[in-house]
Amino acid sequence: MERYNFKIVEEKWQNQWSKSGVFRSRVDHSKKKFYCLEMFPYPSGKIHMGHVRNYTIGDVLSRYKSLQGYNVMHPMGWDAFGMPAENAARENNLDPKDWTNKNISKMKEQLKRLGLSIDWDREISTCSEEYYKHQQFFFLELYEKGLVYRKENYVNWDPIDQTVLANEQVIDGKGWRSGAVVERKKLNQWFFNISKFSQELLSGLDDLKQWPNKVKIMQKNWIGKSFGCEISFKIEGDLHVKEIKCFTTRPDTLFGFSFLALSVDHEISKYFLKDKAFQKFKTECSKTGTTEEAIAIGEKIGFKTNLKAINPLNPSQKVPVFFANFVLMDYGFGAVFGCPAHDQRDFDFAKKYGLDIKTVVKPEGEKDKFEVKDEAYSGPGFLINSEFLNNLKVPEESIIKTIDILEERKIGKKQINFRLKDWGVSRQRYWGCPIPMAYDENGKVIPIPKNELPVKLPENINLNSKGNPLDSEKDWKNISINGKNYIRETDTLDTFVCSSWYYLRFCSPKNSDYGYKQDEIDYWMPVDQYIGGVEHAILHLLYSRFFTRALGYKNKNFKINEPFKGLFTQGMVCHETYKDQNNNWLSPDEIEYINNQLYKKGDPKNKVKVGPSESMSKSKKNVIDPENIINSYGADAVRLFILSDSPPEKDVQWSDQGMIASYKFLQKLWILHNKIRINVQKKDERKETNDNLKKFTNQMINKITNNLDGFHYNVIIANIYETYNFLNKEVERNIDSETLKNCYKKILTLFSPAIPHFTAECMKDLDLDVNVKWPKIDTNLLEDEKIDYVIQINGKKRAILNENRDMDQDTLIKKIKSNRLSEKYLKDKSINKIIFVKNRLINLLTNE
RNA sequence: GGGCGAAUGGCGGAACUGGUAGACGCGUUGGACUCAAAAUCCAAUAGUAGCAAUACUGUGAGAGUUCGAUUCUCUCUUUGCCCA
Repeated sequence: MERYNFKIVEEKWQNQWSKSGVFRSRVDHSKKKFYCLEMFPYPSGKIHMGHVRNYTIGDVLSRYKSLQGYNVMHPMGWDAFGMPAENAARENNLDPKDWTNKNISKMKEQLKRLGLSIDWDREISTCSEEYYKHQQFFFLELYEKGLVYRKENYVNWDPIDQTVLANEQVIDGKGWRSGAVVERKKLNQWFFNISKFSQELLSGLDDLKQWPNKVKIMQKNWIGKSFGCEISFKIEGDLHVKEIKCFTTRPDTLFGFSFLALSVDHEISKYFLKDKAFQKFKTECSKTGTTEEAIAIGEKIGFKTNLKAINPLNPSQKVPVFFANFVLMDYGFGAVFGCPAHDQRDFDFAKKYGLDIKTVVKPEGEKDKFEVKDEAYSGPGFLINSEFLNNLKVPEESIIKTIDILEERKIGKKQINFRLKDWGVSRQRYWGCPIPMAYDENGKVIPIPKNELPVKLPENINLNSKGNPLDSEKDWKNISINGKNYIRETDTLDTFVCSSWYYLRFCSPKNSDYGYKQDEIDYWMPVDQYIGGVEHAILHLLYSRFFTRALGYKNKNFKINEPFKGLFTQGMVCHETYKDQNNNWLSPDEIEYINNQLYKKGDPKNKVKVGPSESMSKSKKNVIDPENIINSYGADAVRLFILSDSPPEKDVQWSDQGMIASYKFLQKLWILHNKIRINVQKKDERKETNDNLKKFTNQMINKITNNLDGFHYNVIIANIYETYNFLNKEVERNIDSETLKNCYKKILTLFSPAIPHFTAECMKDLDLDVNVKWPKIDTNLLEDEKIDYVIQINGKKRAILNENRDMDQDTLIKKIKSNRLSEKYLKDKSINKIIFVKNRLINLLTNE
């Protein structure tokens, strides 16, 4: 017998699958469809272990669903626009397109070597004209529907990348890629009106039964619906300002009012433009980022005006009006009322500027004289010091009651506010989808006529110019439409736009006149199972949900609301981190063991410090290259390992020993296969039927099917090992060849989603029909006729009796009494109570 | 600060709607094979006591519900993620 040669076997089957086109998918109304999608990769040049895990999980599912008879679509493509290509191209003097396409072909080779059941005929790349042409078309359609607009807005400006960042791309006040401290800057930007769908996007979450709860909660918080009230404050002072509106979720604390805070961009700031002190203050404010986090952490500073605001519920009270850095123009009306006693931010501000702190809520059980001292109290309780509002329960009664009164007196009105803001999609970069717009000499916007699409990216451009390279492309920028001169929009679209509709494009990847074909998306959509990293829980998924709705807006033919019916978020692949004595990161192949101590390779004095296991990342060098691993152990072994060690939704630790164990297991399985083949072929000698094997196989079908359905893929690998252990013993016994062959065929089918090359080879070796179906469970065989009954005495397990199924209580007790158990535990005792669970256990409670 | 999770042997992890805790893998130990090693195979492997049968303890800590709790409830500790 030859050793199992994965190199030959895997290459052979990959070629065969590719030639026969088994993974090609077609619309077929006679079959139930299953659309399995994994988040498509960015073509960085190499696949990493995260991809291996993501795509293995998706592949197991796709293959399982195919075997169950579904018409499976399992496509793959490339999220191909974005900064890295532009940076790499600039550094190495290349064309971003060439760099990207080269990476794509390399990564495609690597993915193919994993043996994924992908329909490569549907491959798409977002940087191809064939793709972005339709995206520009959609952009114009959304523009026509009024879902796209342009406005001047403060943005997070990354001074190194010279581009605008979305709030979520700012981490700890720094750019997510460059690490530069983010500045505030005012720019004209294109926006998608995602906030128009705030309520729908929120309510839609309830229908997503197959989404992880945590993702739904994250989205819910992100959308941030709050219920509150709009209040008008009368203003006194020497300016022509009579009234300021503000939004609050806590109108019930109005009697604790002690200042009014305005955004520096509030419309009344126009009266202060000549004030140097105000200008200085405004510059100071622009140094704080625009994220909620930056504002929360940063110091709260204010600029006091001479204005006074009048408390609408208590007109004798007049409080100062400030400009403050923690108030943003796009929240509410750019104005908030401050109640220091019950909001920590207001509290800090009041302390700093010596403002009143009046307690108006007391916690339950406190006296009416309760006073807030060292920190604000924002919990529940009862209103105090609030005249006619006193004793209302906070927050259940107090807020609604106050709003009622405000409405009655025409001072305020009920309002719902969302935290979700419109999506700024302009990026000052070259390598993205051009925005199909232009401006005339007066700056008036005109859409590029649809028949002139695509607006192609210019080629051979100078990437070394400062800011957006497209700005310096005069020939490309200056255009004429109907004989009139225009200047093109030079911003390109955020790459999140590309990934917001790619799942539709997969349904009709070659359709040239529109982004999708109606009948094809009607068949394939929604995606039945979407699989990817939890890091996209908010943005990508929310944007996709929005885009689907935006396409369906004012479009009766478009029937989909939610693009992803099922969502699965897989964990990361982690590895220990290593540092040498000089605190330089070391990669796993730069270290070696000498006498159980870790040293830097070739440097026996340099002891290695082992750090915690973290997500594999280039910066920490704790990366294992999948290509090397596939070369050494083969795709099936890698798949087996990456599935085996942790539940797919949790992080998994890379382990060399675990990897080797998976490899060795396949070798053992091959030896077993050969034993089985010999037994199957010796048709004459083995006559005895073997119920053990039949029963075991049947139970395994049940287990593996359930575990697949529940995404417990690590348990499936354990089931595979269990099956091996059983078969390896059982094959030594007499099994008639027919039973063996039938059971083994089923077992190989059960194994095949995880280790497809190996099982295909085994089936071929036994001349089994390749067109197998997922085996059915024989419920008659599922239940053993003998059961292990747990015998408890006073709640403690004392024995296990293997007896017939469906035994009644009395018979079981008779058995116990005839057993030596009785002598030991029941002698001289009377049984007071019996708990009997059929086919499971009996618990005898005695006096004592 | 708020929200959502998690905590089980030396390690990763199993355990169906409350019913045999530790499946499966790694590691470790002992043995076989070998001149020897690697590889492979066999066996043991939660802790404590015991030659052993066995007994007791044990799923982060403490309480509660129950005949029975890893599973349900409450409090606490540690920890992860998201938001602030």
